[in-house]
Amino acid sequence: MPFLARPRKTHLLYAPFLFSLRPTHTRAFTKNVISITTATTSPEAYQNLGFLLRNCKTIDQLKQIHSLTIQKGLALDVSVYSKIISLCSTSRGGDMEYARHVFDKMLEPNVFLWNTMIKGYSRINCPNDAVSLYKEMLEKNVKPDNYTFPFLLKGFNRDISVECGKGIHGHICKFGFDCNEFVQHSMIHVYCLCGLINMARKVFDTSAKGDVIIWNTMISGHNKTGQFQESRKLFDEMEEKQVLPSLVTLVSVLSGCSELKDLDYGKRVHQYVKDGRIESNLTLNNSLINMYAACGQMNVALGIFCDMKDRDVISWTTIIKGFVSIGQVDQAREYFDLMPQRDSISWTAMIDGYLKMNQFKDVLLLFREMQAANVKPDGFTIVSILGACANLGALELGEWVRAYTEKYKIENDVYVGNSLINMYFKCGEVEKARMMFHKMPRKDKFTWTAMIVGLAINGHGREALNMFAYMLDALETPDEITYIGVLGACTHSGLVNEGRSFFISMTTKHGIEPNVVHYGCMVDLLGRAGQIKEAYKVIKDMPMKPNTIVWGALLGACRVHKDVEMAEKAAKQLLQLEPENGAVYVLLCNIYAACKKWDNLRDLRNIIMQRGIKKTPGCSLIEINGSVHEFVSGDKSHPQCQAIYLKLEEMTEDLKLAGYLPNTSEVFLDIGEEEKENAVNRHSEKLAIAFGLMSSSPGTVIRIVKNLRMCVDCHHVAKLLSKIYERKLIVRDRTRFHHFRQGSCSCKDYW
DNA sequence: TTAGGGTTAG
Repeated sequence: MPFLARPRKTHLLYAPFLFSLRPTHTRAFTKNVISITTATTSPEAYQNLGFLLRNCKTIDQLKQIHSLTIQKGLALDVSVYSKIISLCSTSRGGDMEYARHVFDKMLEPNVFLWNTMIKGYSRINCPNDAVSLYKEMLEKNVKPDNYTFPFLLKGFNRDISVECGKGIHGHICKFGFDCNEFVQHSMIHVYCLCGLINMARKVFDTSAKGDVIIWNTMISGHNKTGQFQESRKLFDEMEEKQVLPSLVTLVSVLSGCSELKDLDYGKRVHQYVKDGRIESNLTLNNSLINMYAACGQMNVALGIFCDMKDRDVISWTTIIKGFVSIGQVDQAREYFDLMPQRDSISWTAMIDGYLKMNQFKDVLLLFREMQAANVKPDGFTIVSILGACANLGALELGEWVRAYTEKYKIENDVYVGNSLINMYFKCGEVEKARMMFHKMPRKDKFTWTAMIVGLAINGHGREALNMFAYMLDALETPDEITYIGVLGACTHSGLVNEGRSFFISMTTKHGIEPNVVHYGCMVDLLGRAGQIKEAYKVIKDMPMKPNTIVWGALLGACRVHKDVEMAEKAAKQLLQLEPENGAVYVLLCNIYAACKKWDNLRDLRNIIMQRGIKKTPGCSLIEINGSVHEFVSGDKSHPQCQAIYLKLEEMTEDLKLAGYLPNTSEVFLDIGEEEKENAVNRHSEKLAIAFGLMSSSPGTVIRIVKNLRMCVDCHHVAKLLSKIYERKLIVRDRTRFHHFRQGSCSCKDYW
């Protein structure tokens, strides 16, 4: 600041400073500045200084006056220091370093100044500095007053609340401020921050509760910890005590209603607006839309949306989310296309809609549009995209997404990490999933569960169970889905006794009552191990009505172990639940064919024809150079169709040279043997393999995702091909992975 | 003190 070096030319150097003042102040300021520059330490100079300080509006003005007083050797009194410190601490462009500098020059700052400094640190979100200053204050025997604690606690974040919250509470009691309403309010805020909701509630319950803000804080605290019922109870209590809720109260309570999908209560809150007791604004209207949308009342939500004077991007996104939640993704898209502007949240809401409806290709298409629109994806978007990659088995794209998050420094939190683990497993990349897991700085229940499930479906049952043991060591609590993974690990590796004992311990050790899916796992476990009667007994004894998963598991076991009698029982039950389920007929046909029950097969085929039952077409996906190609059985729609069929012929020749005989035992069409061979030969996974072989360089892994179970013939062919062409083939079918290498499969032919 | 988005199975 050159003017400090040349004080005599003050009138010129101060020019920019003077221009920044409002016109009404200009004359007085000019006069006073000049009088300071000309006078010495006369009483008049001090008077002028007081005037200047009272009227200065910005930190810059203040600093200039301060430097001037130093120049002139004016001794400052406490009121001047106070003015400097409070302006630096509390104004918008404040300067805490400057405030601290001045503060440290003071011999015995009073409690007001300590408080002001603490308030300043809280305002700039430096709670650690505020706490050290508070400690310093105590060391210098300055007693805190009723302002100290609210100022101190206002700036607390979660970390420091956990670290010092309780200690500060002790001080509050010691200094006798535990009954001060403002202090109580701050305490509730801090306890809510660190999740100690019961402590917050204790403070709240002893407070006078006269002010609506304290109610709002408590309701918001309950919301943050997911205790929405408690929020509603408090709202009831407010009505009883005739405390008029504010707009904020209604927004918070509505948020709870949305979570609980409690339409009746939501309507009661809405009544406050309808009766004119609370005047609505944009936020409240958005909350109302969200509540009605969450409760599936899209017509009401749209009614409010249409009546609103102003709508923002949140209003639009809430409508989109509403349609997505009731599965009307096309309606959601209509509104999405109409939006005047979209941010990353709106894009993600729409992308997520496609993901929830299993429209994975639309997910990727919309993601490309999002990039073309120059909207930067964030962690939430990445999670959705990785979900689509996982479902499509699109490893290349998944890898690209990972590189993208690293390059653009998208927050790589536990959600993104979990999604990456899941994506790698669903693409059969076990090693990369493991690496991801070890790299994650924070792991949660979902991380462990993703590992257990992923290892299990990829055939590493033992490792999955070890992972479960580590999870318990890490004091992470398993949930019902973790146990589905654990039981699946036992099933896929044939660990029957372990499975039985886990089924018992999930209740005895973790209080998780098995649901219908867990019973399905047990039926699968026992059935695949050949204990079909025991499996049937599980179904008979289970406390709920068995569903299609349970009977389907039994039917699958009957196929593996060729148990016609039990298969018929299971199929009958399945068809009662889902008369149009083509897969059941197919499986039963497979079993009749495999057991050479030709009469039964013929009868069943007739029934299929009469009822017009359609089989779900087999469909295989393969990703080549970042594009996903889809094949159905006998597909001729691919642009490179001719070359694919040529490759298929070449493949068949090579297979026959290696001693391959087609296995048509699972073909139940009423056609000749040659046609059966033809049909088997055109299964979707064989077309995908042929395409993979011709489109990728030697030695690369071929990955395929199939919607149905692999047939015996395709499984056999894949094993042979892995040896003939020295290629690793990974096929993900409906329930598990097959890693084909050197002529054998990771499933040990047990699927 | 307030409104819109994400992870595990079948």
